[in-house]
Amino acid sequence: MFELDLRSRAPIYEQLVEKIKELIISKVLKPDEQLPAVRVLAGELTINPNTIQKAYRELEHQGYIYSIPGKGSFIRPAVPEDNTARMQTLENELSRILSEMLYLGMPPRNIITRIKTLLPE
Amino acid sequence: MFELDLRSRAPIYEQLVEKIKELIISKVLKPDEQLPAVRVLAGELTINPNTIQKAYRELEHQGYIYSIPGKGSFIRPAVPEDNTARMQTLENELSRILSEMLYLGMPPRNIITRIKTLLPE
DNA sequence: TTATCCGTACTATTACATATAGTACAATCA
DNA sequence: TGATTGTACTATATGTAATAGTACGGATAA
Repeated sequence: MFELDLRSRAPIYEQLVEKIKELIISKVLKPDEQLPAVRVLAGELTINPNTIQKAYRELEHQGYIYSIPGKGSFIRPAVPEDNTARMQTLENELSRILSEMLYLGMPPRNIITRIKTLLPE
Repeated sequence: MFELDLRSRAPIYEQLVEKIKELIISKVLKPDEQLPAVRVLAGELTINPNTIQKAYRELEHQGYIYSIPGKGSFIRPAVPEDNTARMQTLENELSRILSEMLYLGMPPRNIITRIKTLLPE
């Protein structure tokens, strides 16, 4: 279900958080769908259950999943309540990326064109 | 000259790399301009010279500055030669950010409009 | 030449985050 | 009940970050 790069400098739990977020955002994982149990996923990926739990805890804290003891962990249907802070962070990252693309010599028109291919409609 | 967040989870040398890159990209630091000596900057920021050197080494490796023993460290005038790898990384980050903005409910037209305000012309 | 400043390269040490291993407990459900 | 779930906790090993200190060669001005 997930692929990890154990040689990466990025922590395993952080890679897991990003991977799962991508699957939620791209709607591969659907609302209220159950995630693998921490012990199961740990077995599949041959890593420690504590590492999985740390990733799930982080995802729950960020509002992407919810966990119920005795039942399991599930995709949170609704978007996290307060988006403003997260959206501001994204805009800052976006600004930084665009600045660097310009610095590296990519023409503004090409940037716009490239972005439109990444958006619907 | 620089501001650091010692309480941040991000390593000091990494914060330094990002700060200086921003100053280069935004052209606050101009080509061939001399950066503070490792010992001087370490003194100003009250951190260890080794940490500054690690940041400078990374910036040189990424092609943003060049260092000459006995003279100093300077802003590299030209853009790093091979941009393709860096550009690919930026496009991947961009794609991820756009996906998340969409997921959080920002309309595509608003995204385009917002981006155009961040680009020249 | 000498003194000084520059980047650079080491070693050693401390502190912290990551990841693992193991145990335990309460809630859920067949 | 028994099995599975999330959760919490301790302990340990490992790697990275950061510090402290020392040292060397190149560049430059006195």
